[in-house]
Amino acid sequence: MMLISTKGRYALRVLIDMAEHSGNDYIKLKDIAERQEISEKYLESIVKQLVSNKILTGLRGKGGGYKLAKTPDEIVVGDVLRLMEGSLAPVACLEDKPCPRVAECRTLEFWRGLDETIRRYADSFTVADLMRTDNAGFDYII
Amino acid sequence: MMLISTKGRYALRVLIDMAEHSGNDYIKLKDIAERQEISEKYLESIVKQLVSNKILTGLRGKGGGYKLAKTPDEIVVGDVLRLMEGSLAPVACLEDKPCPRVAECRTLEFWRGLDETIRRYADSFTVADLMRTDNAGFDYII
DNA sequence: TTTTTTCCCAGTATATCAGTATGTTGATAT
DNA sequence: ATATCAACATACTGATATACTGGGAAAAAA
Repeated sequence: MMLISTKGRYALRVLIDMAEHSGNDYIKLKDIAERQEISEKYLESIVKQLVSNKILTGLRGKGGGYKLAKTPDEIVVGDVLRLMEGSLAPVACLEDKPCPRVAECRTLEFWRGLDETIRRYADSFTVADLMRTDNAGFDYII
Repeated sequence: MMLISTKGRYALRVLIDMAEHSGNDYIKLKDIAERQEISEKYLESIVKQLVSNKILTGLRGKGGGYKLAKTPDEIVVGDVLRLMEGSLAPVACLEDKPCPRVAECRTLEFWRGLDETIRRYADSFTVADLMRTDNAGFDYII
């Protein structure tokens, strides 16, 4: 199993791409799709969620496209991933299925800790951090 | 998506159950299945992998069952989860698909850091740690 | 040799992922 | 007005994985 699907990964790549190519103009999805080598049609479904969650704004027609609704340093990676994946919970028993064995469960605290660890890591980066090319700043928490 | 499926979760519960009920005898899967309220048939497939990886030993026939092949403090949770899940990699591009955009990828280091964070957490616990009932010791790394 | 319990192989329903296809709405330029 | 451009909307599809179930064979003990 995998925690993060293409939706989350592509969403981040789109946001970074837009941040790197941001002027005053709207950016066409077609251009992003070409640069990132991702199907434009598939990106539509991803970008749609980013728009409805006020991370991007869209404009139709000629000269239209998408624009960041926030500055890159205001976009928290954890927020983007939770939005795209629905949740970053590493196990089902932390969300959809509150299992009935909670009282006797020896593993629950372990999962809570894992969840918290992931959350802290993902929330400690913004899109601005990901734009860095020198690969510094990614020292995970010791 | 979810990082850990029932295979990983059930495997841990089986190991903790066995550690808590361990004497000199082999423990029947039927008993574990009843205590844990998990289908015995499904547990078979899980336990099979634990046996072939020397975490458990099995014995057939009357008086048979399963036994821990190591002491609980020798069984690292991360090892069990990696075994059952195949991998704990949070994204596909860290394993099956070494993506061709590595050189230009702005997100790769972020994923590496997440992977490492998860690995460190999971490897910092043993089955013996999970047996504790006081819920202490699960302070995730600050 | 019968019972017990692990071991082995195969199949199945459901869901999710990753993507495609077809069209509609709205903004701008001519 | 109307043609064009690009976002927006809906529906569908193939592949894969999860979470099981079922039937039986092998081995160990009574």
